[in-house]
Amino acid sequence: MKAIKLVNKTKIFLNPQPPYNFNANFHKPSHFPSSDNRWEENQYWITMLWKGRMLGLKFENKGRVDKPKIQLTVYSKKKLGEKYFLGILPEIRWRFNFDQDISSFCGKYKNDEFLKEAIKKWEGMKPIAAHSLYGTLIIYFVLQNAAVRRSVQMLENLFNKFGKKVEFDGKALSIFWEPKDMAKASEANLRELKVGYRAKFFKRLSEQFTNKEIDEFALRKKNKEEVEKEILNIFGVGPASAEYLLFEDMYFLDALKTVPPWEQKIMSKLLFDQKLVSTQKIVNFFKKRYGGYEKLAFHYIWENLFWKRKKVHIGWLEKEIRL
DNA sequence: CATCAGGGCCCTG
DNA sequence: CAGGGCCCTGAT
Repeated sequence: MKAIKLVNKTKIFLNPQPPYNFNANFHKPSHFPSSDNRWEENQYWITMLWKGRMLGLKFENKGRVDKPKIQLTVYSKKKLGEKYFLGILPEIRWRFNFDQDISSFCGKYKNDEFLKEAIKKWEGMKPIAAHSLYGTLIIYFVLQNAAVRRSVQMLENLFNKFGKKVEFDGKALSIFWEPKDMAKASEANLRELKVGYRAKFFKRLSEQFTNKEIDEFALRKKNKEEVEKEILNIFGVGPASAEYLLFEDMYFLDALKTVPPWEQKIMSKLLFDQKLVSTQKIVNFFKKRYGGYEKLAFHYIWENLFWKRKKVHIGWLEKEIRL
């Protein structure tokens, strides 16, 4: 596939709400890699489809956790009008969670036995959506019932068939497709991409977005219970995907009701030094100790572990990660 | 070689 | 509310 060159640049400085941890927010080491984005220390690139135009975003860290400053460069094929450019900024602030204030969490738990190390290293880490709701749901679907390698393969197959490649700042990255492009495809076409039973999910999801049955922006204004109810109505979204979505993409810091099996094993070891503790006990631990921030606390412990894994070999952990 | 359980979800009874 | 079926893959 030939890459489309995005040569026009528009730059701006942005100031997220402190504390904001650039590297811990633009890179989540527990997530599987996707060819639509790339992280390097203090730099991040991602593609974005916005109002019919393909964009390349580059973020550069020019500040500190307590005084965050980010230089954003938006790459496009043609020069961007001022109105269009100003219009994407609120969306970018949302997708990278610039405005949520978690200072009280970091302050309150900086000496907590289970969190102090993570807060010391990653203060200002927050949930980050990074993608549109549509893109996020596609990613959650490939995550279901699959080990990492297969999830990666499914997503790349989808990018190759429905997406495009764009090139900017020396990087060639995939870019998501419009829902209508996928809605047109047949279920058999989708199945060729080795996505299995998910083919039906992709098709129905794309149709729902094309028909504007799902309104991401209206959803963001609703409370947790309303959001949960609505997303559970989406074909292909069940309790597991819904819970990830509530935290990672809708930023409800207390969205913790269940723990998937592999996370259960890892948390059992980390918190209780036992082989397997009931999910209920794990959930209760977080609720009691970090009420209101139970999922954020989980996130700090979780990502801290995966940051460590990048540097040192953790034998017991490797066994629990299905690559 | 076969069987099975996954980083679930839908549908049926 | 329990349980079968579903795509694929790697483990046994």
